[in-house]
Parts: sequence; structure tokens; C-alpha cells
Amino acid sequence: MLNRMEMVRIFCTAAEAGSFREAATRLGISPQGVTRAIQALETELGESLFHRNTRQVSITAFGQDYAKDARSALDHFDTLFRSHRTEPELSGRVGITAPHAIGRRFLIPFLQPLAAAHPDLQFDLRLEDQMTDAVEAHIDIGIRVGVIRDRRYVARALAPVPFYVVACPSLIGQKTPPESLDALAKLPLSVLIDRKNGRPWPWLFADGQTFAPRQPALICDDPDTELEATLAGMCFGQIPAYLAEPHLRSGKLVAVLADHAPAPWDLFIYRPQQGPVSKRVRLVYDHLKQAFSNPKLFPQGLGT
Amino acid sequence: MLNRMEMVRIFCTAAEAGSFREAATRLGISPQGVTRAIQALETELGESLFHRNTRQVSITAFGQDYAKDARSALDHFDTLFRSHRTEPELSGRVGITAPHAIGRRFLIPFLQPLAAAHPDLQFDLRLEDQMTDAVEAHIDIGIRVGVIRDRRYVARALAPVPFYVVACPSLIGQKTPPESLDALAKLPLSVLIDRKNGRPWPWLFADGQTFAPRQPALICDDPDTELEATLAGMCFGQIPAYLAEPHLRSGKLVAVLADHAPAPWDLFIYRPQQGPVSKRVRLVYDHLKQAFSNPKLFPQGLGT
DNA sequence: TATGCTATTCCTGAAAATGGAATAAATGGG
DNA sequence: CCCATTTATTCCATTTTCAGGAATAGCATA
Repeated sequence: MLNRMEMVRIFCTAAEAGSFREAATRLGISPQGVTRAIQALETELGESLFHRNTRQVSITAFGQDYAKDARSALDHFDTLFRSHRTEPELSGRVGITAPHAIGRRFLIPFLQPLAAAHPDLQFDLRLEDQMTDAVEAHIDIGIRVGVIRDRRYVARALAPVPFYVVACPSLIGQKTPPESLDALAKLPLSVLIDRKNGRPWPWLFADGQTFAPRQPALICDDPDTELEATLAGMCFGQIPAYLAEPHLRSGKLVAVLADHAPAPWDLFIYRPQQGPVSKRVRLVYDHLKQAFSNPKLFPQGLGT
Repeated sequence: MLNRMEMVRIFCTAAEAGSFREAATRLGISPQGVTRAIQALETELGESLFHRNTRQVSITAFGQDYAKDARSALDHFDTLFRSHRTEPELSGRVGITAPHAIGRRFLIPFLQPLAAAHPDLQFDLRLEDQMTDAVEAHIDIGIRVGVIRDRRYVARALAPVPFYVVACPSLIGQKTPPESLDALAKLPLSVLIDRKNGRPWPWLFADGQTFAPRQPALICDDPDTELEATLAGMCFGQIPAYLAEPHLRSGKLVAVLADHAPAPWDLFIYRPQQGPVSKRVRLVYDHLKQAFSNPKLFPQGLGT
């Protein structure tokens, strides 16, 4: 048996055409198909829709009534595909996730022109420093530093993210600026807690060397707070470029151990791969891609 | 790609269930099917309906909106099959065709009790002495004397229809009652015109013998008029039993040549075979079948 | 850390739909 | 008056599609 949808659709065409042959040509199918569909529908309904003879067909009184309802239901159903497919301009929700530090600094200025150009776009920002999937479930676009392992995301590296060991000039004046990794151990240091597992991130250096401070002067789980502490002269910290850059430029922070710098990480933009990408998401995605890639657009610089 | 109907139906279930697995069990299909349907629908729409990861799904804002419309369209569509299938009591049109002579005499009295019992039944009587298909196109039940050749009808013989050669007593008193077929030629006779081809029906006799009157006293195309003419003493006529019977009984007509009587024809009831038979048509069909078959129900007799 | 569960992809056997050829009957023209 | 043409229909073989089992990936929970 054919599926009900097609049965009804064929019936409606036949009712309008007045002949099975005409209906067949209109639908681009064979006349047998029309016969079959109508027969199936009649069996399903327990009522005849057409009176027939070998030469012509003529719609039943019942069929005429039925055609009205069928046409209406069919139209209703088709709007599910038509009116929803045509997006009436770019509008709707776009869920974006990013680490707090990046989101606060860059997302708003980057998105502002887009919001002005497309007032019906609704941005839903979920600033999280970790990739928690429960939250990401409502995410259309994500920004992360590091590697996107999940292959169900399509990810793209936008910019390198160097890490600097920094402190404020006054602290450096008090202590001896370190020349080697060993010298670090004697200085007040900060460590960042990985929210995922509650463990401290090790400091990273060239050639894959890592260093775990024994007695850190500061432990916290927020990079921005870590930055504040270094600015306040509390400690030395290993800070990503996008946080340190403006302060290095203004002289509020000074970088040390530059020749032990680790290989920079990457800033990634990503989005769920499965399913199609709507116009509005594509728009925001491309815009952010360009904004984060183009050094001229970074008011405060982002590495390199 | 699946058909749209199923796609939307599966999506609605998934939206309500909140999990593809649950949706699959509710629908009695496999989880793969749910995945496939949702993916197809998303491709069709150009929008994601669910945010997913390997472990769970979560409906999109767009998906939530869409589910409302989809559910509504689905319900609308399903009423096409539900509300139309359940016949709210026996009601609606029943098209019946019969020869004039039979229709006038029997159909109304036979149908009267049915009309009283089912006030919503609408009888559409089309009295025609020939099987013209253009008219029959709107016929649910037919009554005919003779053979139903068309195999797309299901026909059933109800009663034999003998033919009598009759005249009124006064005419028989004037002329010599015929003892053989040859004697007929000298008498005033009537012939009936076959409306189908405009030709006279030959008189029929035993062993397949036929007789075509050369100079008929009356030519007409209506059996009832032919009967009137014989009652008025205008001519001898070969009249079917259901017309002649009451007058034979009352003595207004007398039968002759009884030993040359042809094999009786049959009274048939028939209905279109294709498509299902609705309850109301079945009811009327069965009722008429019984009414025409049961001799006790014939107030005026119908042969044998 | 290990186990279980869920979504997903791939693949193969099974089911269904599709259209060609043939049949039946009615219409229209020579 | 008969024959060719047209239309609905049935039968059948081919092709397409569908459906679920097995396997994979990744998240969640104990």
C-alpha cells in the first residue's frame, strides 16, 4: 500500500483533473499509479471516491466532500515545508559559547555590528571555560582555545595563542627575574585549576616541558582573576596572549623567560557538523571567523 | 529519503519523548529510523531540530516552534482518515437505478420502511430502461432484467421473470385466440423499441425462437404504455410477468400461447465491484435483495 | 577508572513501488 | 456499421527504497 500522504495528494489531483490520465500527467507518474492510489484510499476509507467505467471516471458525492478536506489538510501540511523553509530575513536565536575571558573581551564588540545590521538576530551567549556538553547542547557556535577532539564538530583554527610568563614591574623589581625554569620555583607563582577535573594546569614550556608549581602563591579557577593577581603584583603567572597583550603594551606587565616560550596553542571556532546550517548561523559563524582571524580588527591584539 | 509524512510524525514523537530511543519504542521502530528521519527533515528544512551528542538529544528553539505546527498539521491530516472513516450512523446518498416499470411499482414501497428507519439516508432514484453508463456513473445499486455482462459489477439473480403473451378479454372475444406462432401474424400486435439502438425487440418464444411483427398495431418505447394499450384492447402484447401479473389475477388480461412461453429471464440486482462498499449501500443492497427475492413481500406478485 | 547506554553509520536482505505490456470496454470517425 | 483510438485496469518483472543487525564513538554513572 502506498503511503497516505501520496494517496491523498494523488486523489486531490485526480479530483481536480477529472481524469486519471490527466492527473497522471500532471503528477508526472503513470496512470496505473493513480488507479492504485485511489483504490488504496477507497479501501482505507471504506467509501468509493469515484464512479468509474473503463472509459471515464466521475467523482462521488462523498469524494467531492472529501476533496475539500483533503486539499485543506494538504495545504496545511505543505506549509510545514514551505513557510518554514523560507526564512523571513535573518532572524532567530544563535547560541554561542566561549571561555569567559574571550567572551567578555571580544564577543560583544565583534557581534555588535551584526546585531545592528540584523535586529531580529537573538544572541544567546553561554560563557563557560570548559566544554560541558550539557550546556553545549544548545550551542550553534563555539570558541575554544586548544584542541576540538570531537569529530562531530567542524572546527577551524583562527589564530595562534602564545602563552607568556608575566609579572608586574614592581614584583620583578623586588625579585630576581628568572633566567631558567629552575629559578621559577623560588618565585611566587599562580596556578589555574582545570574546572573539568579540579586539578591544576601545569605551566607549559618549549619542547613539551611542563612545570607544576609546588607552593603556588595563588590558586584559582578563573584566568581573569589570575590576571588581576599578576597585575596586583601578587605573583608571576603564565597568561595567554589575549589576556596579557594590552598590559604588556601599556607596561603594566613584563614578560620573562621569552626564550622558553611553549609552542602557541590555537584559537578555534567550531559548530555542530550534523544537520544543515541555517543562514543566520552561517552568517554569525563567518563573521566571527573573520573577526577573530583579522589582526586589524583586534582592538587589543590577540597574540603574535 | 523517507516520505515527509513519516518524517514529521517521527519528529513529533521524538519532540514529545525527549529521546530518540524512547521515540523509537513508542513508534515501534528502531532508533536508527528516528535518527534518519530527523536528519532528513533537518536537511529538508535547512534547520537543526535537535542539538545532539552521542548520549542525549535536546530540542532546538526552532524545533519547539516547529513541533507545534507539525502536530497541528498532523492532526488535521489524520482527521481525513479518522472522522471520515467513522460513519456517524447510516447516512448519505444512495444512488439506485432501475427500469421505469420496476422502479415505479416496487422501489418506493420497498424503500419506504428503510427511509423511515434511517431518516438520514438519501435515496437518489434514476429510472432508466437501459444501462447507460454515463448515468450509471453515480449509481450504487442497480436493478435490471436480463444479463449483466460487465464483469466490474457484482450481480445476483433474484427472481425469474416470465414473459406472457396477453390481451384483454374483449379483444380475445373479437379475434380467434392464437394456437401457434403463425396465427400471431394476423392479430394486432405491439412491439417495444430498444432505446439503445432504436430497433424493435423481437418477441421471444420457447427454444430460442423469435418473432418480429411485420405490421405492429402499436410501436412504443415504454413497457408501461404497452401495458396500457393491451389493457385498452388495442393489441396483443408480450409483457413481462411483473407488469402482467396483477391484471391476469384480476381478469383484466388473459394469457395465450402459454405452451410456447420462452425461458424466463432473470431479475438482477447489482453494484459496482471496485472499491469497498459503504455500510449504507450494503444495507440498502441487502434490503432490496431480500425484498425482491421474497415472494411474500410482493404485494402484486413478481412472476412464478 | 570501568561499564553501560545512546546516537550514529554502514551494510545487507527484504519489501514495496514503479512502469511496460496486455486486456477490456467505450467513444468517435470513416 | 465497423474499426481505430482512448481510457481504466490488471499482471508482472525490475528497480528502488526501507528496515534492522552489527559495529563505532562518546557521554554518563557507579
